[in-house]
Amino acid sequence: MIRTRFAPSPTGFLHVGGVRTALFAWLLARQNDGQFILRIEDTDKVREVVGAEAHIQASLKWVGIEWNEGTDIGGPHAPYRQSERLDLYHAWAQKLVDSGRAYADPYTPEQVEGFREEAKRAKRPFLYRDHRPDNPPTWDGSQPLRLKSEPKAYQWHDAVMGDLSTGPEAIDDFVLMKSDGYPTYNFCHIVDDAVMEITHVIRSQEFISSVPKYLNLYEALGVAPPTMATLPYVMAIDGKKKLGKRDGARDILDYAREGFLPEAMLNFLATLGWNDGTEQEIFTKNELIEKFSLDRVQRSGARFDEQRLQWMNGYWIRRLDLDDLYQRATDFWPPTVAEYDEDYKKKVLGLIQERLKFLAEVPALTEFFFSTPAIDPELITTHKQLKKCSTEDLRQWLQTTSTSLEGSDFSNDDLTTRLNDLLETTGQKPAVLFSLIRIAITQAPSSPGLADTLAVLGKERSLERIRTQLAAL
RNA sequence: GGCCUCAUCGUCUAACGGUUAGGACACCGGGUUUUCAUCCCGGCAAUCGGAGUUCGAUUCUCCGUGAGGUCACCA
Repeated sequence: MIRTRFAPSPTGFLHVGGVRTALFAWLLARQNDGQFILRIEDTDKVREVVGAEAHIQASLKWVGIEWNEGTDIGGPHAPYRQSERLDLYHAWAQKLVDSGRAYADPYTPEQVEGFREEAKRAKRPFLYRDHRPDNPPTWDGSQPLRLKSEPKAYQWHDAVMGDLSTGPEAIDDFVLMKSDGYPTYNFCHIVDDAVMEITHVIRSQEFISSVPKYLNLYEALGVAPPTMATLPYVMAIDGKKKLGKRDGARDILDYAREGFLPEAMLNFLATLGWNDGTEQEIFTKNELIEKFSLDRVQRSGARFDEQRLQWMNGYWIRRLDLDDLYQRATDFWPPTVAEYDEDYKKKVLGLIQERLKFLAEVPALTEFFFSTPAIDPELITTHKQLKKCSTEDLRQWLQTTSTSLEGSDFSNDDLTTRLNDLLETTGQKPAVLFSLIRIAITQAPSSPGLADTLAVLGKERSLERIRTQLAAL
């Protein structure tokens, strides 16, 4: 039975890097009919942000990651919030004290800081165990509790990175329990992973140099370590560093708000650092569950490329049927749509579906369907064909168009026929005549096809806009 | 500074030790009776450097170089 977990600290929002870590852990569990646990690591009360836990849950749910056990739904190992499990950590800590594998730290923070600076000056790595006290005081919970480490070389297998190894210098007496009574991450995640029977620990690269310390602790605890899987970083958009909130990493829910589809985000995140060995780029959720494997996860960092995300999102939008797209676009309409019915809005949406990269583009792309656009003379004066035409000609062509369209029933077929006939009547190329009509109708640099646009807009408004354009020439 | 990890087109990536080093995004060009987009066709573009092993290295080994991470009473 495979059990994986995602264990964020509630210190803010989740960005794509965090969600991808959760995704890979979730995929592994799902494909093996295992369980995925959401545990909240709230042991740093200073950095904790109110509402972050709910925000994290909403983020995971948005991309479609569901958990089998967690703070909101409970489970066999509840509670899943570490601040509610302090007794457990204390008991395990006491066991280490009793077995002589942990001791109270007698130094003040300032003294430890002094050691650290000393090491830095000497250009040596800081090792607390170089200052390990001979006769530490009895631990009463008010001092930090440290592991009495047993430095040695380690080699272990990482499901992504392969065989890894370090020397004894990577092992130190790290803090297990803080003086405020809370455990450190380094300690309590080990306890929880053991108690919660986690089989695969999947996390990002910054922890790789801590793994030897964890292995040392597992030994002291007499617990078999889980399978380790280290994911490469998601790199910042325009940098070589890992993606972080400082360099512009955005809340994953920002993408939801801009109208990115969860299917696209899931697809994008999964293929950022993983592929199935074929040339397939598009994966559904079920395909990912079926095909994902840790040994095909990339070892080097992958840059977060928003252009690729946009392309993928456009692809997924185009795949939606119109009713589905309509549902999803509900919150993205411009305010002027209130007076229009569902049927009309769906027609409009159908015309722009293939040009949408994300749903927040809907207002800009559909504005002229819902309100009368103001005349923009520059559309003609800067048009590469139209600017060469005389005003007299432009008026005449529009007048002819108007006359013809007055006889139309504004069905798509009839409009298409009439537009083609107008090319002959006026003796103009489509690039000239259609551009002119299109500008009169939309006052926009680009728009859906002309006949389609006219048909949706309807006779009355179309003719009105041609008259307005005529008057402005 | 010690330790650890990584290294293929601009970006995401593929390639039992044998391929004209493939695909996708982006970009450029062409086509689909206007524009934008879609779709189709085409183009540009990469194995960090040096040794070694081998008949043959993107692939294995070593040494460089570069990048990143870590060395918290943060996770």
